[in-house]
Amino acid sequence: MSRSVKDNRTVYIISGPTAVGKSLIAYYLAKRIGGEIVNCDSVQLYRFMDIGSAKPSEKEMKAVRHHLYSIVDPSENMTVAAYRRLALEAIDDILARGKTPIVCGGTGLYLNSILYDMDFGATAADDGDRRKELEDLAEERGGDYMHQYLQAIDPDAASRIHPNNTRKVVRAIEAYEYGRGIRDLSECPMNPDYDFRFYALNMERKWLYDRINRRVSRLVSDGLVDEVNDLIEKGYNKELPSMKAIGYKEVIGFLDGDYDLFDAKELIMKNTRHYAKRQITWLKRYDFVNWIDINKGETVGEIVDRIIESEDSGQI
RNA sequence: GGCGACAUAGCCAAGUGGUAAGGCAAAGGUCUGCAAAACCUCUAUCCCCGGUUCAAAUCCGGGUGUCGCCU
Repeated sequence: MSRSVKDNRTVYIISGPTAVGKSLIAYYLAKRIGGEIVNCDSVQLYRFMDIGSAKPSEKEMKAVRHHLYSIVDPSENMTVAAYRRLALEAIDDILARGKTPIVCGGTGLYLNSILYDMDFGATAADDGDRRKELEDLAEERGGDYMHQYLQAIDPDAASRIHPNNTRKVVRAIEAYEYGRGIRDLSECPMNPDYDFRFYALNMERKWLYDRINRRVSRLVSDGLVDEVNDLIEKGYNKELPSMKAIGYKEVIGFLDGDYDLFDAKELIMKNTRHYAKRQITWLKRYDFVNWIDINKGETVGEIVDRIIESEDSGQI
């Protein structure tokens, strides 16, 4: 079944390391092409976590429709499968209304779930009891033991997972017991439902790190500590995945008296830099991504121009 | 000016005769249900010159530098 020429299925993806300016560029792109933004950031998904995750401003949210921001409670355990469902729903909704979806964010795994036709139905969902059991077993017998066990039941998965990576070993065992073990992404086809225009923003490393450092200082002066305090008072504890986000875990450490605010800031900066590096590494694996190297002094308008003008080469 | 201590990677630091631990940072990487997570790889010839020795970062002499104390 071929789609008609008129049937527009274009989906923009604006990704890149944290603090390059994804949100702003996606916003201006949306204004230019009549688009709506779909969040692809694992932390901006959470409610009450606005400052630390650097969500777009109220004003921007009002001027352009933003989807999947502040939609989950911090006590919830998000998963890729759930994200995929929500994201695809939002994208289809936008397309149905004749608008252009602009996926914006830097959570690589979530990006994968949109880009590829991943079938999460075939592997075990997050089964709390069994997972706890396996985690306890790992605690007791050690990571190597678990890896050997995985080696015995699913040697293919075992060969791809480092023995020290207990978290992943446990997940692989879980998935195997459910039926179909963890697959390699290379076995997964691209999502055929959309015409992706995939852009990764980047800039000189030194400059990016500078921006990160400045951003962290700003988040703190904008009230990050109060935000974290409120979360704690609401009853969200530091064991929750949401509270392990960068900016939050470090402030919690400060509130617990583990170190002073200056050290907390330094820690946040360092962890954010590490994160940005991992994001860049992740994006490098896509050979179909269009890298947009931002030059110093370039305006947002000029960057958006470059994205729009790359129409021809932009398609995957 | 005198006395003493120290001098090992970008930073912290072990090693006191047999040919450079470790940590942090930086850099690179992995990735199908916690992903702002979890995990992996990786960086030196030991301040300079001379001596002793089969062998010196390690011992001796000189130089330079840093720190501390004293006058």
